This record gives sequence, structure tokens and C-alpha cells, in this order.
Amino acid sequence: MEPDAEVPRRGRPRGGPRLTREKVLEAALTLVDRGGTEALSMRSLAAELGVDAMSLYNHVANKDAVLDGVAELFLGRIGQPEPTGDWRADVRALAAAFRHAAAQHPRAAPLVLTRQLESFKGLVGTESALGLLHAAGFPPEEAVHALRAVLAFLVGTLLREVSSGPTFSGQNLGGLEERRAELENSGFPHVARAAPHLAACNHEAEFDFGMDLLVAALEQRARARRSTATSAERRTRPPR
Amino acid sequence: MEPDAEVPRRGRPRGGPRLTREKVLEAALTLVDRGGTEALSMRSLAAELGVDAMSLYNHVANKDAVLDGVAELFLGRIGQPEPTGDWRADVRALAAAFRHAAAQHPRAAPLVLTRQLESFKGLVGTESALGLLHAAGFPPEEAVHALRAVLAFLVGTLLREVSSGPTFSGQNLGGLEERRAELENSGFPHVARAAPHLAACNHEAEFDFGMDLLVAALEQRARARRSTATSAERRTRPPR
DNA sequence: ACCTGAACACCGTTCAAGT
DNA sequence: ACCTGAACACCGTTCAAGT
Repeated sequence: MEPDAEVPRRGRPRGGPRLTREKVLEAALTLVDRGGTEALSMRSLAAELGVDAMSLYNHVANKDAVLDGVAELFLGRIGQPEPTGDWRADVRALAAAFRHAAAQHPRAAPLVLTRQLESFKGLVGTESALGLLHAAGFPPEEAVHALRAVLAFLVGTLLREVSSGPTFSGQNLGGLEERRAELENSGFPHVARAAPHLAACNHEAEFDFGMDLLVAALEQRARARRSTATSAERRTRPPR
Repeated sequence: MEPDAEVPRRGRPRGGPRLTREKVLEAALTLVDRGGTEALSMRSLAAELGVDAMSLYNHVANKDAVLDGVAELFLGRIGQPEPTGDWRADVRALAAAFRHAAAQHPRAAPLVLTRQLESFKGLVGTESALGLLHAAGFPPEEAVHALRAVLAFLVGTLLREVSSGPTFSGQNLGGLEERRAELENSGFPHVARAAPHLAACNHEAEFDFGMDLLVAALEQRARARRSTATSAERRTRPPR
């Protein structure tokens, strides 16, 4: 029989390292996709890679670094949509790309949404967003404020969306009737009147509504900024 | 010597239960306030209460129920501001009350922001918000959309705010210069130009900016709704 | 009814030892 | 240089036993 066919090797491998940081993080993402963050332990991750738990520490500092790495992996998978020239459509597309990535990794998404990363990876999206807002007429400082407002909304909606569990045809229907009845009998008049709408949640509709709101507000602001800029110009530099 | 002076009693206590669900959750909030969620274990919680870990299970189902309970405790501490009659100011005040509660329990806030609770406690805020949006002229369905948009923004900003660590005079100044330099040398032109604004974050200013944006958008929408409603009325019921 | 202690099946991480 | 196994100090939770 062959000397080292299937038996687990120990010590330094002959043909280069079996593990790399990349492979470790990739496996971690797989594990989180499959069973959520709670299914990821250094031991389960090692098992997934067919390796002893301690071997991981040659490639990542600790478990927290693994979680950061998974979040970065996620960030890297956010597609960068081609700009159309209409900044309103492009801001929407950027947000939609984020949402799409979250939909593909619903159980990993909270890692990106919850931790604040000092990641270089995040900067490409930031650059795109600032470029669009610059095109819309916002100076850098206001563009940063606008970016943060949209991002905050995104974090909030996506967190709700991904943590509302598996959905049935876009809507969460589990126990809808019970929830509606409970809201109707809550004793709160406005809650009772809105019960059918509070009991269900169409995530895509909520996402669109919020983005509509934000884009409309930004547009209004951009317009106001343009008109005051022109009138200021008119004042200082009257038409000849 | 006295028979049961300082020795830990065992078995059923004589003077009613030493533990209640309330006391357990209160202690849990204290622990989280002090050392964050990671400082809360069933064992540390029991120690805080001077009790065996297993005693807790007589009052809460498991650790998850404790975390839910702490979140509810937090919800109950959100002050309900007195309405002024101006729905825009009142929506802002409601959001500010939420933010204020988060500022008082920065390490417990993620529990409310991250978990979706089916809590009755949350309904009082919902009722207030829907009432204000009703006064602004929104029908129930649109009011729910608006509420969810504002809530999403709130979750996102507050999550950023509370997880950005301890602050120095309202701003996070740790390593500001390093961050700015890194952003300036990132190779991304818009990022570089906005570096000073990206490196720092005045949470209150961001909060105000976002709320301004949302309230302005809601106002615009309410106005549009009123004018189409009146013109529709004019068409079907012309003035005599 | 309520509290307890031992026990079970897990964790993340350190450290000395292997090759 | 990279992987390993035992060991340490923790977890959450079950269960039988106490009063």
C-alpha cells in the first residue's frame, strides 16, 4: 500500500501550504451561508477544511479576524453598476447592488451591516457614491452627509430584510393572520387601523419607498443649492 | 451563633422568591451597560445576583430570552415626547427620544437595533408615529411605509453611532489624522477630496442631516398628496 | 416552588511538540 | 514554516437532588 494515501499528515506539508488566508475565509463564508454566524466556530471551520483547529491560527489572528475577513469577502462581491449619467438612477443602482449582495448572502450580511470595518474594499463603493453626488452638484462635505444618510437607511432596511427569516414569494407570510389580529386588538387606534400593513412586509416595496424618499429629498436639495448659487452669482456678477 | 446568618441558603427560600424575571433582566442590563453583550453570560449574570447559574432558568427560558428581555427593558425606557401639533417637529422629537435612549445605553442598544422583537412595548412608539403621520395627511398604508423608512434610517445611524466606541466631545477623534492621510492617498479622487469629512464623524450632525432629508421628503409628499386630492375633489365635485 | 451542584457537550486560545 | 494534540478557562443547558 502507498505510504501516505489517506492518513492525515502531520507536520509541515511537502507541497506548499494546504491552507491560505483566502481558503480559510472562503470556507468561513460557506459555513455562515449554510448555518448562520452561530454555525461558525474555529473548530467547525477547521473541520470544514479537514484540518486541526489550531492550524487556522497560522493564517488568521483569531475568530474576530475571521468575521472581519468574511465581511470583506462580502464587500468584494458587491457589483459595481455601470453609470448611466442620471445620478438619481445611479444612486439607486448602487443601493440595489448592495441589496442584491445581501440577498445572495443573507446570513453573512449582518456581519457587514453590524461591524464597522476599516476596509479598503469599502472605498470603491464610497468613491462611486461620492462621484455621483458630485455630479448632482453637492460639494464634498454635503456629499459625505448624503452618503451616510443613504447608507444608514440601507443598513437599517437590509438588516430588517435579512433577519426576517426565509420568505415566501417576497413576503413574509408566517403567522400573518395572527399578527394582524393581535395588532387589531392592541388597543392602539392607529396601530389597529394600519394592522394589515403592519402585519406584512414587502421588503422590495419598502426598499423602493425609502430610496424614493431619499432621492427626492436629495434632488430637492440639489435644486435649491443650484438656484441659490445662480442667484448669488447674479448678485456678485450681474449679466452684462 | 445564628443558624443562617451569612451562609448561602439552599432550597426554597422562606420569605418569597429571591429572584424575579424583572430582577434578572435589570441585572442583565446593568451587566451589558458595564461590559457589553460579551460580558453577559448566564454565569456572570448569576454571580451578579449572588445566585447559582441554574436558578436563572426558573425565571427565563434561556439566554436568548434574557437578551430579548434586555431589549424590551430598553424599549420601555424610551421617553414619549409631548406632541406639539407640528408633525414635523414631533416626528423629529420621537426620533430624538430613541436616540437619547441609545446614548444612555450604548452597549445595550445593538440588541434593540439588531433583533426584531415581537414586543408589545414597541407598539407605543409605533402608535405615536402613525398618529403623527396621519395628522400629516398620510393614509395608513403610506404611513407604515414612512415609519419603516425613518426607522431603518434610525437603526442604521444609531448602530454606527453606538458602535463607533467612546467619543471625545461628540466626535470620534482617535487616529483622525492617520485616517485622513490614508484616505487622501487612497488613489480614489473623490474619496481623497472628501478625506477630512470622511475621516471624522459628528454623529449628531449626521443624525440631523438625515432627519432633515427624510422630513423634507415626507413634507413634499404630503403636499403633493393634498394638492392631487383637492384637484380630484374639484373635478368630481365642482364648486357651486 | 424554587434553588443547587455535578455533569455534558461544547467554546476560543496558549503552548510545547512534532516534521 | 506549518500543522498538531493536550490543556486551560470558559460557555449554555439538562437533570436529579435538595429543602
